Amino acid sequence: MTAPLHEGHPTGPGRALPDTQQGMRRRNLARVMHTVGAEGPLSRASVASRIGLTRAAVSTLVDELIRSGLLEELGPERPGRVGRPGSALAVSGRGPAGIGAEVGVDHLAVCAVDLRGEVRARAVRHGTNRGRAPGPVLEELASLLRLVVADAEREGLWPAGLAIAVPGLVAPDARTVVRAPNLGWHDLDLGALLPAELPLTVDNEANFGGLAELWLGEGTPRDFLHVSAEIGIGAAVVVDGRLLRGTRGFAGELGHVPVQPDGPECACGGRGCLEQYAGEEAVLRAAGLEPGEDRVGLLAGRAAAGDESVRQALRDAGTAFGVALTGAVNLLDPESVVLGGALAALAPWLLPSLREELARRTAGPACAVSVSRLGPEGPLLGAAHSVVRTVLDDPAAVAERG
Amino acid sequence: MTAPLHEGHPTGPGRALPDTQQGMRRRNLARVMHTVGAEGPLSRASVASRIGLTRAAVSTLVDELIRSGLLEELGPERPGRVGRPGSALAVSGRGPAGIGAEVGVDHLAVCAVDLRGEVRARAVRHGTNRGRAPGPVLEELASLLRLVVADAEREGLWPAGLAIAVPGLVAPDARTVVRAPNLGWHDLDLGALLPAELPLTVDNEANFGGLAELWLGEGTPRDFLHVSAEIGIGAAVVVDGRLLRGTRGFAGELGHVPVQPDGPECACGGRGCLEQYAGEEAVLRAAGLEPGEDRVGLLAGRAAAGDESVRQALRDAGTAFGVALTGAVNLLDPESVVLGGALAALAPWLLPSLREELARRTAGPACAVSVSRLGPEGPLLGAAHSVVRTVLDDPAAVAERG
DNA sequence: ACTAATTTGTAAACGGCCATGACGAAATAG
DNA sequence: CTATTTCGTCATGGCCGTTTACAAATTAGT
Repeated sequence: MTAPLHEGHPTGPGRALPDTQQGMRRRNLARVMHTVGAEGPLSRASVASRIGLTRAAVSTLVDELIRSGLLEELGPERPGRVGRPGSALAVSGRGPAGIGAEVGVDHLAVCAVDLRGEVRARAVRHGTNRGRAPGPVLEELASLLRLVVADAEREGLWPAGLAIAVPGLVAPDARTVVRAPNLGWHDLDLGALLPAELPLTVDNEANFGGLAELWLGEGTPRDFLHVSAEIGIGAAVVVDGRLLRGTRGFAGELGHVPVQPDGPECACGGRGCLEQYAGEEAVLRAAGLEPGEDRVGLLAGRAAAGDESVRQALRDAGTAFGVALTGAVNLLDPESVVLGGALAALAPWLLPSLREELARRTAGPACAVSVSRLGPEGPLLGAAHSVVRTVLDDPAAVAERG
Repeated sequence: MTAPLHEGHPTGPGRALPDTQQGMRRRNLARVMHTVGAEGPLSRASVASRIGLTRAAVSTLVDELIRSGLLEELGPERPGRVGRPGSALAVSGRGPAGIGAEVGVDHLAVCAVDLRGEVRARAVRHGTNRGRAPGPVLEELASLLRLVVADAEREGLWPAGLAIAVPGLVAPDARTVVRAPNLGWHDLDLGALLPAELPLTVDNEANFGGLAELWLGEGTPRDFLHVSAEIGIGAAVVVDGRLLRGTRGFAGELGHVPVQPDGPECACGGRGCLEQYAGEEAVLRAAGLEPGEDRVGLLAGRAAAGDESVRQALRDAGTAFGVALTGAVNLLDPESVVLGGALAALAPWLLPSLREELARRTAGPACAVSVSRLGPEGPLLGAAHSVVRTVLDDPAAVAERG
C-alpha cells in the first residue's frame, strides 16, 4: 500500500499518487497537514475553506490524522468573532521526526526536526574530514546519529528517515557520492556503509541549502537563486517552488559561467569562469594569503579587521559575481538572489560591488540580492526538513508505520 | 461548473482541479485524452494499463468522451496476438479546434489545429506590419480569422479558443501587449480590439515557439533551451515539460547575458551583452550590410552564395552564442539546446563555431545543439496547440459547450 | 436577561466513482 | 475442436466528498 516515496532525489510535493479514490484521500490528508503546518493553529472550518473541501470532509480527515498522532487538538479557540469558536488544530510535536545529517569539510552534524519544523535534538563534532578515509568518518557520523535518535526518542519522536548533505556530487540514486573533492571521496555508496534502518537520501549540500531557503527562508519565495560556495561556487535554482536539478543533476554550476571569455584557463576546460575570479583559491591569491585550514574564517577575519588587500579582493569577487548573476537573472528572472552558506559570512564585503554591478547591467529595478538568515545551518536544516516534507506529503504512508 | 481555464499565461498540464471526486473524474478524462492522443490508436485495455485504472473505469470514461465527440471508435484492431482484439480508439478529427494566430513583423498568419494535432485550415498575408497602426492590422487579422474559422467549420470543427503570438512582451493578463518594438506597439489590449467570441490568450512568440518544440519537437524532450531571434535574442526555458516564465515574465532574456563584461554598451544598460555580438544589427554591421527589409533572408542568401564577410560575421556570432550558452547550460543542465525561428535559417553558418565554443568550454560531453524542424512555423503552431492542450487538459469543460 | 443571528463541528442520507469479480465475445495455440 | 488468452461490459460493493439537518457555543441587539 505504501507509495514509492524516497525514489530519486527529494523534490517538491510529489504528485505521484494515482488518480483513484485512495490517492485522492491521501492527497487531501497531505493538504490538511500542509495547511495546518504552514498557517499555524487552525480550526477545521478554516482548513476546509482554505483547501476547498466541506467541513464534514475535513472532519473525517482530521480525525484520521489525530488517530495517527500527526495532528493534535489544542482545544477551543479564543472567540473574537461571532459564532461558536472553533477547536484549534496543530501539527503534533511527537511522532515522526526527520533526521538530517551533514558531512562538512570541517565538521559532522546531525539533527532531528519534528513535524512542526522545530529542531528537537542535535549533535556536532568539529574537526577536519579532509582526506580522512570514509569508513571512520561514517562510523563517527553513525554514533552522532545514535545520540540524536536516542535524544529524539526520549521526547516522543521516532525517526522517519535520514537525509545526508555532502559537499559533492551525488548520483541520481540519492545514495552514492560520485565525487567530493574536498573530502577526497569518490564513488561511495553511503547506503551500504551506514546502518540501513532508515530510508536514506543523500544529496548535495548546495541543494539542501537551497531547499532550506525555500522552506524556511523569509517571505516564502518560490523563485530564487541560492548561491553558496562550499565546493566551488554552486547555485540552487528554485523555480515555482521546485528545485531544478537538470537532466544529469548538474544544474546550478554558477562557478563555471564565463565571466571573461578570454580569461585564465579553468579546470572545467573553459576560460574565465566565475570561479577564476570569485572562487576561494582565487580570492585568497588575490588577497595575498596562503590557503590554510579555515579559509573563509580567515578572509572574514582579515576583512573585518580592515585589511585593505583582502577587502579589495572581495570587492573584485563581488563584481565578478555581479557579471555572472546578470546572466543568470536575465535567463531566469527570479524573485531574488540569496547568498547562503560560506558566502553569508563574507557578504558584507561582497554585496556592495555585487549589487552595483548587477544594477549597472540591468534596465529598470535590479533583482534583489539578500543574505540567507540560515547561514551555515542551511544544508543541515534542509536535509532534516526534506524528510519532514516526505511525511507531510503523504501522511498515510507514515501512519501505517507509526 | 467550468473550471477557470485560460487564466494567466498558458502553461503545462493544469493541476488546478480540486481534489474532489469530480476533479478526479476530470483529471482521468484528461489522462485518457492525452494517452490516446500521444500514443496513437489504442484499445481501452491498453489505455487502462497505461494510466493505472481498471478496464471498467476506462470504459466509462471512454463512453463519455465518445458521447462528447472528443474520441472516436475506429473498430476492431488487427489481431496480432492471442486473445480478443481490442477496439481501436482515436482522438476525433471533428469537434473543437485550436485557433492559432501570429502577428509577425513581415506577415500575418492564422491556422486551425484539430485535437489530433493536425493543421486543418490556414491563411497567411505577407507584407510588413512595421510601424502600421494596430487597428488596421488587427482588422486584417480578424478577416483571416473569419476565413480560417469558416474553413474549419466546413470540416466539422468549431473553434475552442484563440491564441495569438506577438513579437514582444505580453502582460501577465495574457491579453495586453506591453511593447513590441518591431511593430511599434505598446500597451495594447488585444482583447478589446478583437471580436470577443473566443477565449483569448496572447503570448510572446518565443514562448509559443518553445512550447511548439516541447509538444511537436523530435524526441519529445522535456528540458531544453529553445533559442530564437525575432525581437532581440530570446530563449524559451523549458524545465520538466513546463515553460519557465520568471516572476515578472521576463525569463529567457538570453540576449542580455554578458559575453564580454567590458564590451560595447547595450540599450539594456549593460555592456557586452550577447546581442552586441550576435544580434541582427550587430551581425549585419559586421558583415558590412545595410539593414533592409528581409534581413535574415539577406544574410542567409549571401552566406549561401559564399560571401566570406557574411560567413565570418555569422561564425563570430556563433562563437558569442557559444559563450552565452555555456553559462546557460552550466546553470540549467538542459537535455539540449534547440535553435528555432529565424536562427534555424542561419544555423548552417552559426552551428559549427557555436558547437565548437560550447565544447571547448565544457568538461566531458557538451550539451547537444540542434536545429528545430519547425523552423519559422513554430510560434504559430505553438499558439494553436496551446488551445488544443487546454481542451485535452480538461475535456469535461469543453463537452458542456459542444 | 432574553432572543436572534452567526459560526462550528458532527451525524445520516445521498450520489458519484473506481475496484472487484464474473461473463460473453473473439482471437490464437495445440 | 478444445483450451487459453485477452477484451469489453455488467452488477456489486466500498470508499469518499457533498448535502442537509441539528446541537453547541458565541456575539449582537433589545
